[in-house]
Amino acid sequence: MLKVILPDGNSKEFPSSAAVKEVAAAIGPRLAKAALVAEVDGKIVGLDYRLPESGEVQVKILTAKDPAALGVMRHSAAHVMARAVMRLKKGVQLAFGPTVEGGFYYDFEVPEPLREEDFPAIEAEMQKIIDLDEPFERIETPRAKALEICQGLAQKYKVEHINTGLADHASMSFYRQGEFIDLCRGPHVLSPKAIGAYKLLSIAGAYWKGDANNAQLQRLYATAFFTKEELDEHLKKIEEAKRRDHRTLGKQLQLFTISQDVGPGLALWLPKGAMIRAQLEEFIKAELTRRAYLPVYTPHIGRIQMYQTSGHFPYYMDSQFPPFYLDPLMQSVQQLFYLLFQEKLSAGKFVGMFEETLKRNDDRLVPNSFPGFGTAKTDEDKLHVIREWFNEQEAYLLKPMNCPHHIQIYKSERRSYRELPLRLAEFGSVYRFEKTGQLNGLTRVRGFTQDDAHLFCTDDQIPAEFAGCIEMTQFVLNCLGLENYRVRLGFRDPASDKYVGGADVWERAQNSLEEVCSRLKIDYTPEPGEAAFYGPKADFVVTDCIGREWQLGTVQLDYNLPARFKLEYVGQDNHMHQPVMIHRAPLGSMERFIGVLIEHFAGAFPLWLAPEQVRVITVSEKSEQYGRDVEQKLRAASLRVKGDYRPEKLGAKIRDAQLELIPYMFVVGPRDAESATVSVRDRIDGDLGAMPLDQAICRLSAEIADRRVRKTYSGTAGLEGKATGNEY
RNA sequence: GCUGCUGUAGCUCAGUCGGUAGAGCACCUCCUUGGUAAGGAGGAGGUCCUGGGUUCAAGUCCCAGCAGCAGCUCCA
Repeated sequence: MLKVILPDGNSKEFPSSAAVKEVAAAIGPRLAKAALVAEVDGKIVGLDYRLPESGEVQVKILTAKDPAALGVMRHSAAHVMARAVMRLKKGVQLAFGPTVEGGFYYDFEVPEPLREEDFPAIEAEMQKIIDLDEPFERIETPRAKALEICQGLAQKYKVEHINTGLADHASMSFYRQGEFIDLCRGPHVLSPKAIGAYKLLSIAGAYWKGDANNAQLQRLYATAFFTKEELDEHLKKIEEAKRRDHRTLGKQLQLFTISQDVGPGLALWLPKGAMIRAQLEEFIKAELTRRAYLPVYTPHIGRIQMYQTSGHFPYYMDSQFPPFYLDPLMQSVQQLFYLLFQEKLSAGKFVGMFEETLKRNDDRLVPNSFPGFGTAKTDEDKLHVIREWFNEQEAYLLKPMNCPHHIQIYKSERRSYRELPLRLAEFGSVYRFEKTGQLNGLTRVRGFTQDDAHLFCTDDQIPAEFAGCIEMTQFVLNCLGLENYRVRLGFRDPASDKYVGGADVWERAQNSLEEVCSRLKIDYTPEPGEAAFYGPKADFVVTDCIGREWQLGTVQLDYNLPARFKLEYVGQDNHMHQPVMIHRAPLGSMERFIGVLIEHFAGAFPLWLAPEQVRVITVSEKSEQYGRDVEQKLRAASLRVKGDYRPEKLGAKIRDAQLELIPYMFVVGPRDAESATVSVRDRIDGDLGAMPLDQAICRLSAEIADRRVRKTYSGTAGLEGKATGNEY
């Protein structure tokens, strides 16, 4: 006999090895009907799962109301989709087909690539399979048998997975449905009828096991829900995200543009977008002053040797704009080094080609005798000599980071402990050669400006300074209505060799970070392997108002660059000490941050950020003069204002302003001219009625001074339709 | 960088079987002078992404490149 404990604390007796569905049936016929999967001692299992022979076991029957059941059903839907594809296409190799947030996918290798035109046929085939109502049947097999089955099915990825990923599994399971059988841990729903509504979403490439060196597969994304209504709601959410797309809104609202003539990934700020950015920068600058940061300015390029020292150049060789050498000859030599770096040249071949290159350009050279070789005999020795010589050549790099420049400012004089912490701040523009496939609107660009600062402090000051940076980031995010965030603590992966600096130093840095975060009661998750190469970091991951996560601000602790650049200060003891550096950027980059803000606000910026704050709208041309007077007074009160004096009807002008997401409209007609009033129309609340102009100005000024973030207007910028309500 | 898709007016898009380029919005001019989400008429606007090829003829078919989109991989 077996004792089953139910979630309400009651228990029931069952015969040995009873199936979970018998438990559901015993509780009640309605539950038995609604049951999809179960949780047995905290583990999600299918309804055909056999309970133990005896003892006590916790069982919870899950229905469509439980999120875990949705995941299981989606995974079953993935099997149905794979089965449908195999029925329609020949020679399909199955890879993995897991559930993901919002749906599921299945990776295939198909001789003839799948296209979106195939979606209707696949969906129709899925429906046929669902209508067949064949159960998902679990088959447990020992490893040898499993291998045999997959080999029999000629499923090479499954075979590989059994031999590698499942190498330590003595037995494994398959799920069979009709003619379709797939290696799968499960569980599944019993009947495909549970798949109420589904839709194929997109098709994309994906590497086998996520490794770019492996074969590229086709990934079919889809989603499924228990009901059609839930699916429709989900599709509406996807539409909503599309509507907020900062690339679309940026174009419609004339915030930024990217010109092919300037180059991919190089954003141009249009006047309206530049205004938003300027306001944000003013805001940050005021905070910097309040927090005793010192503004500095540094150039956009720097000597390559500096980035050799910092480690950025060698470490990020592939994602930088190539360095420029003053001597054109060096471009060729640099190419050789690049090939060497990629291990496409041996040392000997490199030395030979190097001499050839020099000979062609320098008649002082006699064949095979680079004057610098001196006593160097072996290729390795010669390579070393060439490398040293090459590294001394004058070359510049577009700066990929601001820190080396700020370090030079630190080093411009002898520092005393009395000067620390020294906080150097700059809106620093940096350039990184992101690969074409990574570029995306403002959120991934090749040139961007960080709201950067570097804090140089003593060991003792770390906790306070680090906490100060965290606090400032929180303050800034909260001011912008981005109150929903978590912190990701990026730690070093002890198994990897990509990091610089010793284990003890890392240990110390990571501990300080974690201590401060727990002291500030921050919601953080440590993530090994996510550190920068020079130190651990705290990244702010912000959730926007429709639930998407964005990585924005960052605070990073760094013991390594101070060592590499031999930074020092005179301590109280009159001895030299090494400072610690903190890199931090509360917004991250202006480009990315504003891109995210556009999506968060759906283009409807709070008054203090709005590029145009007020539009003066005349009822007819008769009131143009009064309208111009009002416009002047608003401008005198430092409001950003534009007058609309077109010979259009009032409704049309309001509609235009509304679609441009202007926060306030001041409607003026003969009545207003007579009484020195304006009729205020709010973007969100509509007509507020007439009020004296001075009063209207006060109202707006107060909203600006508070940097008030009001509920986002859910209107559609440039799209048809009237606003239906407010959000979040 | 890889896989797939896309590229036509300022914007959003249509363009059939290969036969001299189309709509709506925006823009300009005129009429209308009005009180809270589209008044009317007319006009102007094109390197059909670029370069090759096939063809009597290419926006349309083929090849290459560039750019964008989705995803993968990467992200100091």
